[in-house]
Amino acid sequence: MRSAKTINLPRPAGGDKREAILRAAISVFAHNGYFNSKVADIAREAGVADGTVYLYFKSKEEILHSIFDRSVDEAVGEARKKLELLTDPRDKLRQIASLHLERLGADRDLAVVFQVELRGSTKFMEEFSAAGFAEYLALIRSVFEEGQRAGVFRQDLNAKVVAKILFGALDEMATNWILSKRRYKLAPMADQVLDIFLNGVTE
Amino acid sequence: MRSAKTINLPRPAGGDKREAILRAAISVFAHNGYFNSKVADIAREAGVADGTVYLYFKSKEEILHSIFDRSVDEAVGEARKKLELLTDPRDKLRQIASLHLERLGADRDLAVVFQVELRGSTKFMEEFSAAGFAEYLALIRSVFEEGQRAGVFRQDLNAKVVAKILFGALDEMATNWILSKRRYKLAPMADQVLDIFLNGVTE
Amino acid sequence: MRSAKTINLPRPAGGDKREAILRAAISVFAHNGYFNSKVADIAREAGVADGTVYLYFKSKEEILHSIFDRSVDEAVGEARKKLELLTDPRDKLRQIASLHLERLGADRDLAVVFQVELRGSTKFMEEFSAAGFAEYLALIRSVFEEGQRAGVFRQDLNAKVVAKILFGALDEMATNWILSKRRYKLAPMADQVLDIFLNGVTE
Amino acid sequence: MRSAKTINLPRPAGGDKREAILRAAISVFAHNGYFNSKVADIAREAGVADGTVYLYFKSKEEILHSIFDRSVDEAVGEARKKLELLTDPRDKLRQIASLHLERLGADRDLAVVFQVELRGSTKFMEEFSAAGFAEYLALIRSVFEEGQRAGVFRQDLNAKVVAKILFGALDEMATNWILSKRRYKLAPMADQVLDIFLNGVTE
DNA sequence: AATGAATGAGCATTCATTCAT
DNA sequence: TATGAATGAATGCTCATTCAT
Repeated sequence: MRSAKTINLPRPAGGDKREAILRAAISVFAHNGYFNSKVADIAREAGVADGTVYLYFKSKEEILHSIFDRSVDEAVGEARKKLELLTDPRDKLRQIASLHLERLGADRDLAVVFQVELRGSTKFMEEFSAAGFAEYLALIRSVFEEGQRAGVFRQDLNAKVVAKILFGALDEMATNWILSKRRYKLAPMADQVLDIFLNGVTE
Repeated sequence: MRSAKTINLPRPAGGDKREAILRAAISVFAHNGYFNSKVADIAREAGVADGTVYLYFKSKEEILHSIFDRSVDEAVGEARKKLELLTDPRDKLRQIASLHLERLGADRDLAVVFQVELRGSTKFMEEFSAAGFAEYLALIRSVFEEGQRAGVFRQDLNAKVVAKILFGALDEMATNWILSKRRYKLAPMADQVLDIFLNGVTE
Repeated sequence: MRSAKTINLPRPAGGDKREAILRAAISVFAHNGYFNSKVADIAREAGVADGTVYLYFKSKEEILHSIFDRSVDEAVGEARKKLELLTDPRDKLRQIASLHLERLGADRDLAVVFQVELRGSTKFMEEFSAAGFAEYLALIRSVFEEGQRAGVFRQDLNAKVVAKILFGALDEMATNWILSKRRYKLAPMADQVLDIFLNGVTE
Repeated sequence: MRSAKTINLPRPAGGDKREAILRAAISVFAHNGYFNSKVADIAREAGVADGTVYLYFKSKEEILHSIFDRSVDEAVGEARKKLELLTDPRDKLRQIASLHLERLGADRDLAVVFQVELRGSTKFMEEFSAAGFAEYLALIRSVFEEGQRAGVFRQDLNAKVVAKILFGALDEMATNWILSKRRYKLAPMADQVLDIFLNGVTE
C-alpha cells in the first residue's frame, strides 16, 4: 500500500518519467530507426538527463522491449474483454481485425516501431515471437476452432495455418499503410480483409 | 551444381569475388543480423581482404541492397517466364505462391535476410517497397485483374488490396517458418494459403 | 587520544554515521579497489543514503584521505606514548616495528587500503608522503639519531636513509603478507626484520 | 619465414608503432596516473590514431601489463647475465641492487609507473606478484642461500624473509626518490642499503 | 540531518572506410 | 586487382555529486 503522500501529491514524477521516456522512445525509434537512435536523443525528447533513462530502463534494448510488452498486453487485454460480448466466431474475428488495425492506425509512430523496428533482428523476432505474438496467434486460432466446432468454418482447414494467414494479411495492411506515401485510414482495411478471409474459410 | 563455365574458363575472377562476397554476406547477415555483422566478417567468410569488398560494393549497405535486387530480379524473371505457360489466373496465382515459398524455402539464410534483416529500418523498407517489391505486388495484382475481367474472381474486390492480402499471407508463412523451431517444408504451405485465398476471392 | 566525551555523552549520533561510513569505505576499498568502488557501495555498506556520505565527506577522495589520516594519527599517537616508556633506542625501534606490523596485521582490510589502494597514484602518494608518512619517517630517524648520539648505532650512516630502509623493509613485509595466499601472522615478522637491521646498523 | 621485403625495408612501422605506443603510455601513465590516463592521450602522444592502439593492444589494461612484462624480462635477463661474471654472493647482491636502482633511476617515468601506478590495485599487485616479481625475489633469495652455504651469511636467517627485506629497502629508495622534490641520483643509494644490509646478514 | 532521484560530464572501444603499397 | 594497416568518428553507459523535499 502506497503512503497517503503518493496518493495526494501530483506524484513526484515517478511513473511520469518512465512514461515520458517510453513515449519519447517510440517517437525517436519511429523517426530514426532503433539502431540509429541515440539514448541521448530519447532523453532529450523526454526532457530528462541521459542518466535518468537508466534509472528506469536497464538498457536501450530494454526500452524497445518495454514498448512491445506494454502495447501487446494492452491490446490482448482489450481484445479479450471485447470478445466476451460476442458469440458469433465471425464477429469475433471481425472484432480482432478491427482492434488490430484501429490500434496501429491510431498511433503511427507506435505502428512504425511495431511493423518495422521490431522486425529488424532475428533476436528481437524470436523473443517477439515467443512472447505476446504467440499468444495473439493462439487467440485467433482458438476463435477459429470455436467456429469450426460450431460448423461455421470449413472443417478441412488447419486452424494454425488459418490464423497465420489472417495475421499475415492484417500485418501487411499495417506495413503498407506505414510505408505508403498516400494518407488513408488503416482501420477500414479490416473489413476488406475479413470479407475475403471469411468468404474463404466459410463452408 | 555450378555451371561448367565457372570450372573451365579462366574467368576474369571478377564476378567470382563479387559472387563470393554476396554469398558470404547472406550467410553472415543471416547469422548475426545486418547491424551486428562486420564488413571484416564478410570479407573473411568470402576469403578476401577487407579492402577488396570495397572494390565490388560501395558500402555495407549496398551489399544488402544487392542481395535484395539480385534475388528479386531472379524471382520476378522466373515468375514471368513460368506464368506465360499458364492461362488460368488461378493457376497463375498458384504458380506465384509456389515459386515464392519454394525460393525462400530453398535457402534459409537468404530467407532470413529477406524476412528479417531487410525489414529493420523504414529506410530499407521504403526503398524495398519502392523497388522490386512494388513490381511484385503489381504482378499479383495484374493477374488478379485479369481474372476479374475473365469473370473468374469477384468483381467487388479492390485488386490492390487483394494483392496485399495474398502477399501478406505468404510473407507470414515465410517468417513463421524461419522463426519456428520445428523443421518443416515451406513450399507446401502455398497450397493451404491458395486454397483459402482462392475460395475467398472466387465468385 | 580520544576525550571521554565521545564515550559518555549521548553524542548527536553524528560521529556514528561518520564512523560507519569510514568503516564501510575501508571494507569496500579493500575488496574492490578505490577506483572501482562506488560511493553508492559505501553508502549501502554503511546503511545510509548516498547523499548522506556528502554530509560527512566532501568527496570520495576525502574519504580515502580520512582513512589514512585517522589511522596514522592513531598509530603515531600510540607509538609516541609507548616510546616514552623506553630508553634504549634499540628497544624503541623494536617497539615501532612491532606496532607497525601489529596494527596492520590486526585489520586486513585496513592493511589492503594502506599497502595497495593508497599507493595507486602519485597524487595520493605525494600527499601521503607530505603528511603523516613524513612524520613517521622522522620519528624513526630521530630515534636512530638518538642511538647514534648514544654511541649505540654506527656514526657513519645517514639517519634519513636508515629510516627509509627500516620503513621499506617493514612495508614490504606488510605488502607481501596481504598478497600472500598463505595465512600467517604478520606481527612476528617484526623480530626478523629488526634482528638483521639492528645487526646491520649497530657498531 | 618473413619475406625479404620485411627484412630489407625500414620495416613498415610494425614494431615501431607498438614501441611508440608503449613509450607514450609510460609517459602518460607517469604523468596522469593509470586511471586518469585516456587511451586518446596515449594515442596522441604516440602519434597514432586512437584505433591504432587497439591493433597492438587488446585494452588499456594490457598496455600496462606489457610495460611491466617487458621491463621485468629485460631487467631479470640483464641481471642473470651479469651475475654469471661474479662469484662472491656479496658482490652478486651488490650487483642486483645496483642494477635495480640504476634501471629505475635512468627512466623516471618508467620508475613512476613501477613504483606507483603498478601498485594501485590488488588485482594488478597479485598478477605483478605472481609474475616477474616472484622470480625477482627468488633470484635474490637463491643468491643469499648460496652465501649461506658458503658460510658468508648468517645461517640463522630465513632466506625468504631476507630477500623481502632487501627488496623492500630498495623499493623504498626508489619510491622516495620519485616522490622527493629534491633531485638526486638514485643509483648511489644502493651502496648505503647494501652496507647496512650486508653488515646485518653477515656472520 | 537525511534522503535518493536526478544530473550530465566523461571514456574505452568498435568498425566502416580509405589508401599506400 | 588485391591487400590490410591505419584511421577517427561515434555512442551506450557509469557514477560522483547535487539538491528539493
